[in-house]
Amino acid sequence: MTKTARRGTGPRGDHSREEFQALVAKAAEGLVRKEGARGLGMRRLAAVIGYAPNSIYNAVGDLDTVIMRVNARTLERLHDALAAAVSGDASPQANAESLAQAYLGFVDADPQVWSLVFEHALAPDAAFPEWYAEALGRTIAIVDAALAPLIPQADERRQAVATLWAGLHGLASLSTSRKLAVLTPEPPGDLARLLVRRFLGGAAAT
Amino acid sequence: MTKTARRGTGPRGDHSREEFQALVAKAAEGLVRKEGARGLGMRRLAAVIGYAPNSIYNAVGDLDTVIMRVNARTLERLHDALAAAVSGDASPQANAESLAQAYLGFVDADPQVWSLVFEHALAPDAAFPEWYAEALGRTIAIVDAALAPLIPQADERRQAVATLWAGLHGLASLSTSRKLAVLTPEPPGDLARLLVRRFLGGAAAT
DNA sequence: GCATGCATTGAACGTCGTTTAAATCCGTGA
DNA sequence: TCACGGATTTAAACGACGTTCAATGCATGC
Repeated sequence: MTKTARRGTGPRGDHSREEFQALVAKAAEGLVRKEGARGLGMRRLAAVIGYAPNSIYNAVGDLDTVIMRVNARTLERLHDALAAAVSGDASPQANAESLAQAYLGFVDADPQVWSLVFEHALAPDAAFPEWYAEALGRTIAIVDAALAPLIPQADERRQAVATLWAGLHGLASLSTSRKLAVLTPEPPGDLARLLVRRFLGGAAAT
Repeated sequence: MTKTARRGTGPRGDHSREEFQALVAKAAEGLVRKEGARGLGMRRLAAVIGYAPNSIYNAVGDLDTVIMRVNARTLERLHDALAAAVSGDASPQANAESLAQAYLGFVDADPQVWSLVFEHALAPDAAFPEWYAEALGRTIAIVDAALAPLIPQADERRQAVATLWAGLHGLASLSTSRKLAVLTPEPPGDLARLLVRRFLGGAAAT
């Protein structure tokens, strides 16, 4: 069988470019979920979806780009989880606590994929991706809206939201890396409630 | 020239094993400081100190172990920085704010090396290193002592310290990964002050 | 003087991310 | 109808990486 090898059969299947990108992102996400960030590699990923590595380079980009796509998906899913946690009827404080619990519940349900968001450091010379900032902003906007009745001034509210967000991020980060359990036996949800209550307790501050 | 190559010349120089370990850790730290975590590799590190890679394996261990050594050094340095920030004469609130500023100042002065501490995820099956938990605990103890006059009950204080620590960690983490600047233009130190003031404002809480 | 242990080395092994060049298909315009 | 250009895919090559292996010589104890 010295037949010429099958190479370059043109577009395989009937998927569009965006469908292929989604396929790559979902496969990469599953790989991280099952084996952690170290299990995500270009060749592994290509093997999982049944394509050659260069097809991923062609449709998506290098491994950093793939990781950013997965992270964008994660932010989208977090956005949906947070959006489902707020209620127009509840008080701002109750909504804030509910958001915190939803956040930590999301992290607890998918710690490996979530960890990828902050474990991955993008190259310092590379510009911060526009769509990434937007996805982050859309998620933050939910928190901002929930706190609007409590802190009417936009500047002050933006600072409070950023600080609270960072606090939740810290709790989630230390929790997934097992550094929080070293400090205290309470689950991160309890500490998040403590954080929100104390932070929002005296609402008016400089 | 078919002379036998120079191989295995025995202990080179007059350094002890621990001195060599320190040499490796310092070189690795410098490499991370200059080029980030991605710049730290076994072969690069060996080339920097002028040895073959296997000498590092012999004296220290694999790359994960080297990274943990660097992180231990970082925690020690952070401990010293925090210890210098508290004053027996100042109020607990003032000490807490001073600690927060010292923490963020430390991170800002050495972001790449500090980032290595939380960017590096240890293998999930590996046990949490004893000495690592101890180094973390020793650093946390400074915060705990500073807050002791404000929150006398130990359990409640432990929770508060862990939550505040996580909040600072979150601010520093988002700041070094440029995700905080997307949310708000204030420097992380301002948000840390906001966090500490709001969190410690109403000291008695459940 | 000799054997044993240890630090050290170059080379090898397998894997990785990425690039290159070739091969094939598809849409389009003449 | 057919040629052609672009898009898609593939295998192979490239360089670098972490790690291991086998060899080698120095230092030390007997």
